[in-house]
Amino acid sequence: MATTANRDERAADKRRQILDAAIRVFARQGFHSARVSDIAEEAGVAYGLVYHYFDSKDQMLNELFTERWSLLLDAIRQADSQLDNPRAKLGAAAGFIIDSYRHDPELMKVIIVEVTRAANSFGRTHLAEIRQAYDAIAKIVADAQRAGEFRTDVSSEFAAMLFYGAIEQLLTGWIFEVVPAADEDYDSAKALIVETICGGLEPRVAAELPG
Amino acid sequence: MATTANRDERAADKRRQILDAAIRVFARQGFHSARVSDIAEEAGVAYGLVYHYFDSKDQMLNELFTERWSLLLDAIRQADSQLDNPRAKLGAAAGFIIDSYRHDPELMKVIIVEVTRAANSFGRTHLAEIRQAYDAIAKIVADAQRAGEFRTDVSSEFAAMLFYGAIEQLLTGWIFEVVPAADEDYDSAKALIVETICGGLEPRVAAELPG
DNA sequence: GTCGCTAGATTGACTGGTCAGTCAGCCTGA
DNA sequence: TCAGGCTGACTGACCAGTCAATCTAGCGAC
Repeated sequence: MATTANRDERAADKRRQILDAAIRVFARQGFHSARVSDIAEEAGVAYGLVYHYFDSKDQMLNELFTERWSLLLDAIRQADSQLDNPRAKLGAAAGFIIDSYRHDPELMKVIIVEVTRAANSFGRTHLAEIRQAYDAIAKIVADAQRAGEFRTDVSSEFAAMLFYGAIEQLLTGWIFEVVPAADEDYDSAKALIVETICGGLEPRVAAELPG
Repeated sequence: MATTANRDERAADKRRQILDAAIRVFARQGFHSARVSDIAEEAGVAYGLVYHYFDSKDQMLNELFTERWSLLLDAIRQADSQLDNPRAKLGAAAGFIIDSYRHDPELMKVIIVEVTRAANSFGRTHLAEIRQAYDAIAKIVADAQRAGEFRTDVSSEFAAMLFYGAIEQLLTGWIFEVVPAADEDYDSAKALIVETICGGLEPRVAAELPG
């Protein structure tokens, strides 16, 4: 049963092991102050081996980001195609992001802090991918506008910005413990974020305010 | 009329000149890849003079941030105390931030990209100051909730996060040209951001949706 | 089964480039 | 005359990435 495939498999494991160590180190120290030697140590592996599996420190972060972000894009697009009203679609999108954080906070911290919010470094590199998420959200909004379910005086791109920005800020708040992050907070956040943003996007029914 | 004060004044000018050059260089290259020599060159000043006026490269960014952020905090608090309904208050806050960007895009780019969004570096250093902005917004929301003008099932801190996050994302979109930024966009953004977020925060008047 | 043989895995000392920050001394205006 | 503005060459620390050497697991030969 021992074959070359065996060797490949062990090699793939080592690669994963290094990548997982990188997640932990990047999450703990930030990409910039993470030394490659820290990653090697965290992975229990010699310094040079990191460069056997990866071309550079950057490549590791790029790979971590792209791997996860493509799941996110799939999730949004699937929500768009399989659900039938904008609230459910946006709720599924927000829910996926929030669940990603709940289940894998270190990876999501790295992705948000080091890529998505790092507009001058990796954010630039991955701008096209990040934009695809905005676009997918904007498409949901635009369709809802066409169906008369959302007001049309807010451009769909603008609405997508607000929606995505609100979610990202919320995760950032959790990551840096500015805002409480217990199990019940995640669930209520999912509901309230959709409620609030969609509430603002749906046609107003002229509720006169006091004053 | 020429006295020691004259000298002090010239010195203060030089200091400003260096700080202004730093804004331009940080905006153009980002803090990390901005070398102190770039700043000196941009300011038309010898390398060493930068260290005559500033302790470190970090100090320059800290000073730029704090100088502007305190204006922002004042503006939010003033809006809170001088206006009488939450829409106007939040509108003034959003308006101030948007106008800051309109009038001084380079400085605002630096503040947002290098501090506010840079959660692992300067964002950490200034977390307390940034938090004060969230808190000031949350206070506006909390007061409105107490007055029955905003729904109470969304916590005020949560709402503040959404509101601030939406604005910051919008500015980020402008900064990186993901979203159009012409004069009319600034004005409509002010109105729509308040309209959308407040719309979501005001009590719903049970508008039944189709489907 | 066991014995070399080889490709690929693994090691870690070393190098090269980059800059922030220092410092010894010059210049100038009061 | 001299305080303090101003100069720019220099240093020391840091670290990503290289590389030559070593190890090991699988493979065929016998």
